[in-house]
Amino acid sequence: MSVTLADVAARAGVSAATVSRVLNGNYPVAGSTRSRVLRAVDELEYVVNGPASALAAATSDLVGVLVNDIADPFFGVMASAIQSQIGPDGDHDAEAPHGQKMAIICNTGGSPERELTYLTLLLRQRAAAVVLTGGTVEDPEHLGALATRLRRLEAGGTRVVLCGRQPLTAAPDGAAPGPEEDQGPAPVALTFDNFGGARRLTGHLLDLGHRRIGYLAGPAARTTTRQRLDGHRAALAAAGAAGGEPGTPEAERLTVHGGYDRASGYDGALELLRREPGLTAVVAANDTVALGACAALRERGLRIPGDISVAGFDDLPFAIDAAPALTTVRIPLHEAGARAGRLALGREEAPAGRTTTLPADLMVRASTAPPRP
Amino acid sequence: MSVTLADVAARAGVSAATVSRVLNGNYPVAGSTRSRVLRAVDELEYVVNGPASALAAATSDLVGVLVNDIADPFFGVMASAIQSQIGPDGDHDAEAPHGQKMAIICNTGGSPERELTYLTLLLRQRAAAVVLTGGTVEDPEHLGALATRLRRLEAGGTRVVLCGRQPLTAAPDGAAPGPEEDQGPAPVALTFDNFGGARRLTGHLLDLGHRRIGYLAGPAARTTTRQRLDGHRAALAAAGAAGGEPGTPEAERLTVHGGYDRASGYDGALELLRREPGLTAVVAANDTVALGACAALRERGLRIPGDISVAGFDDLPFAIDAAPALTTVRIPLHEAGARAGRLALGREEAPAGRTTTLPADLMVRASTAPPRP
DNA sequence: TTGTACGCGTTATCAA
DNA sequence: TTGATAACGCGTACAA
Repeated sequence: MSVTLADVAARAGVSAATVSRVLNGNYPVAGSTRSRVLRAVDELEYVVNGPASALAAATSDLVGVLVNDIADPFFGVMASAIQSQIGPDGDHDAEAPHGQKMAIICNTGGSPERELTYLTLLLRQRAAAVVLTGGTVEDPEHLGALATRLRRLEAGGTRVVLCGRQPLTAAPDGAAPGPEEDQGPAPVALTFDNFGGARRLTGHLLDLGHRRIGYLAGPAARTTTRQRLDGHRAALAAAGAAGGEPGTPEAERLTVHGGYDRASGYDGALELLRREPGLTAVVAANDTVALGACAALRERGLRIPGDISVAGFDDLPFAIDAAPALTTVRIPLHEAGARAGRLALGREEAPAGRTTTLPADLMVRASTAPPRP
Repeated sequence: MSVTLADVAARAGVSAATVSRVLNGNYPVAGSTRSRVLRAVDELEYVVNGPASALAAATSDLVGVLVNDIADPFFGVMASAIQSQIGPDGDHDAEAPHGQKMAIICNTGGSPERELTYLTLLLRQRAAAVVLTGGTVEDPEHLGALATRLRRLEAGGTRVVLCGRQPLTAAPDGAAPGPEEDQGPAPVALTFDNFGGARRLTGHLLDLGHRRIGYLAGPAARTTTRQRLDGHRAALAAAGAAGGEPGTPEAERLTVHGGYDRASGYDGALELLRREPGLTAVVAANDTVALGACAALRERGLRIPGDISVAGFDDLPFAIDAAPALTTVRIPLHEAGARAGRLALGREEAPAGRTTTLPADLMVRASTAPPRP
């Protein structure tokens, strides 16, 4: 049905092996035969059969990217950055016909099962690399299953990169997940300083004079959620403010868990207000939640930041255009994605210790101000 | 290195062919052997070799999705919806081990060359389907090359779906693009009523009493840009307002072309103000551009909508949280993506005429109001 | 520098 | 209902 290597070889008067060598550029080929082959390729409009070459070479041109939801700009920006490094015109030499990788984007919806399912699917595709983005569930059982899958992928030659996620060995209970077999080197990880960023953000509110601060946390038992919440409480504890001691009724009362979506922010803000009418500030798990909270507070007749301050996290593109411009913490999503992409291709050296933490910078804007006297 | 079909067959005491049949479920297999095979699969942790089966079956489990930029929520939302239909747990029967498709997301950056490059790459992968999202350049040469590539994909059994894009035969000059060969059926297309939406939006401003309305258009020569601009001007012309006649100096003066990004909105708004200080309203090509415009206008000391009205297009999630909430036109991005995904899998019947136009509804919010008397 | 020959792991055809 | 067996198209030792 379609043109094959053999057809090109016949047309160019060489063997199929030679055509393959020209196309892959891995072996020396005489200049004259090379151009003859390329002309034949052009004339026949030959297109390599990806599956066939993947089968023979035991590796494909596909890079898996796991995200919670590609519609969420947090992941969209990272995925875009990853893609910019692995796809055509990443910034390699122009028109190299070989080594054009493509990204398979996998929406896990934050579900551990789906995460595992997708990793199996990527194993099946003999993916060249896999990038796991964002935080994950802290369930030891899941972490164990995850580690097993990743080890298997790496055993098959798939590079694994964690982008915005802790290395698997850093389980909350300090124990290495999974059985204590020889696990080889841990996957390289790029993490965000969620703890530090959250601590500085809440510190900023404390500096402004706030003392009754509500927190809209993300889904419980997820790394990102916990790190941000821990940072928040560390700042409170250091200042001796309410809610700084985990486990105390006061801490529980000022914390509402929800999703990372706008509706959770809306509902959560109302709940916080019900629990503590004297609230002067609300810190949200991310920008999207913060905007939902703003909407709820405004509907309650509260002005931001006049009556109540609100802060987000991530500094997504829309944060600056919110009403008022959102005080938040900037995460280098693009840089992280780009580095993850290069690491996935082996085009960048893994950092010492195989883990790097990227900074999280406080962005003070207009949604925070001193509390009313 | 890894477990193969033959290994499973040996363990289960059957032939490789039988194992294949069990796994694909296409042929009748006795219940007892079936369970024996499945047990062997489990025990050996067998994972199908995707490339091998793609080679043998001459089609892969991959679906290509072309987007301008996955970091832009316009495309992120569509991609997410497409993905929800083709990936695991789309909404098929749970745990079907076969037919798990995966999406390859291709960032074209709006570049025609990259679009073609990616289509070639997808041809190489023997993709099961390809979804092209968003508008495209209206250059006849590009359209011709595009049509050729798509025809070739379809000839190879790849389903092609256009999502948010006109069918290729509807070239602006009315001529069918490409040579007049037998082109088979045109790809199925889902389009947005950009023209009608834009007409209603500008009509809304006219109804409010605005007469000097500036327009921040997207990149020239792109379908989406032109349709929205045409709709805008049609409304103006119908009302006898300034700038309604294309080609007139007045129309040119009140239109600024830029990108679909925030910076273009910022710069464009300032330029419009320079050209026409008496402006009472600005209509932007999309929500992102509108937010950039808002920022610029506010910095100029203008209040929205008190001093000047601003409107966007698309109704992306953040539009409602803008300052003030943005009047815009809602495009059913999610629905379009979901339908495109089902069409790509052949799980939904193609519409009569192979093209459907989805509605674009006016969303009046707080960023538009009557002009100052 | 080039050609030969075999293997990669599945699917599909044809018998049984 | 199941089993041989021949493709599928390319990469790569090995030989020349």
